Amino acid sequence: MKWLGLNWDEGPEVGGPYGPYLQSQRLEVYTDWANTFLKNGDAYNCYCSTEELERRREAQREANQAPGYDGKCRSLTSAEISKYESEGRKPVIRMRMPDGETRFTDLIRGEVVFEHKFVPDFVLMRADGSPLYTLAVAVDDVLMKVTHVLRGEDLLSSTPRQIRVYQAMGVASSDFPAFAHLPFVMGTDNAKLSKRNGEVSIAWYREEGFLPEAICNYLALLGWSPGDDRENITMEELVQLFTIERVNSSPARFDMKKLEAINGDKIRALDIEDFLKRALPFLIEAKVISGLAEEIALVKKALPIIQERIIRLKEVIPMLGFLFVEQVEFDQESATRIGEADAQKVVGVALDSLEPVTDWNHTQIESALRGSLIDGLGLKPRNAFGPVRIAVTGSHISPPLFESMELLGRERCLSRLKSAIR
RNA sequence: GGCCCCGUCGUCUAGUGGCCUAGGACUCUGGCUUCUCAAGCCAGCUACGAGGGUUCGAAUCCCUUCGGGGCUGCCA
Repeated sequence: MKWLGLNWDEGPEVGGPYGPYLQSQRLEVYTDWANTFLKNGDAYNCYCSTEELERRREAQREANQAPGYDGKCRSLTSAEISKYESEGRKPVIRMRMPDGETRFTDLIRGEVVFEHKFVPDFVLMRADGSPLYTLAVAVDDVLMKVTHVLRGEDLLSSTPRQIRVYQAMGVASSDFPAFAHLPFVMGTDNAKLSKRNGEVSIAWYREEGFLPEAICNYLALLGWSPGDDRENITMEELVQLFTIERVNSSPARFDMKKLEAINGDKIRALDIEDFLKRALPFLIEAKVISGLAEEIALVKKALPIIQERIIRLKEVIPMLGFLFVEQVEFDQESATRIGEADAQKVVGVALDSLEPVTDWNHTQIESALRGSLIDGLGLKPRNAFGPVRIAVTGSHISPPLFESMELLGRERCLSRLKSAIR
């Protein structure tokens, strides 16, 4: 979250007036409230064993009834209780759902109603005395004065239980937090995005070279839109423009292509200093450079010519690699091409025309090559510069040739042309 | 099974009764430009799940239906 630029202004690490913020440090609070509910009759001890519950649920299913706690222990006599106790049973604390219904307004779905006959009594405390999520979140909401509960739509149906706890705590409905249940982000195969489905580890995105602001921008657009046609949105604008009300209620599908498009846009929008700062770790990590000042200076000069050519930061590695190797290695296709007779001839002529060039800049290089290859040999630019590109950069795909040659330097260019000739 | 949520181009979306013969973006296809690859520019393909209503008029309101998803735990 920090890497994404997402911060919280209250909670673990930063503190705040309603701590402690770690659930493990609040166990006593939950226990106290559970006991209060017990005392007030909002909750009761349930002695049913897991096996018994399982059996009854199964029976309900077979009878085609809604499975759920049947309320067996709702009103136990003291005789029954002591019987269970003498058997050594440890009770869980279960919340009593009264008759009626729970009605609330979800900020993005509107009014939602749940009839309580479909909301069985639920467990607040395990037999070992540890609290359940349902208890803990609700208690924390109230005690920490939470104003908005924004979460995945899978929690929608647990909201009545949460509200039940608020009520048992004596909170007026006007003081309940506002609820908004966000739609899921699905993978391309129509299943909820998860560990087994798609690249969900945020570390993967960082290693690939996605910019945090690009990810935030893209994610914001999944299920939300500013209302007009703008899509390239900065973090600041996002904070400014975002409203829960404009969040869509339907699930969205994750689209890597769109993320890449946005990432490319964000990369192109970087100023060189910033671009350099972000690209360097990739080059160092890949051992393209070791981090020397002169290497960094060369990278900085090279960045402008590759900025609009990469989608992910990681691509600076193959793009700039040719600048930092003693000798280029040809990939298969390039090796084949450079070996052809025509190509060999081109390289030879190029070398001859380049040798007299002493003022080694891309303008001079270009005019020398155009003079010898285009005018001299009558070649099409494509056929003329292709072999030179391969000889110099090692690949038929590279940054702009003349600029690349300028950056590489005269000596290295000439020697690479020489060694390309068989 | 029951309850709940959701349903506009392939994808993300705009759209809240007439401005919609449905707009934008990404993808895809074709073209221009061009030293490769990109970027940029232009053009094109493609959508209101279906069926009924309501209305002078519906993507927008109502009903039904189909489809997708979630929940149905001493998980969160």
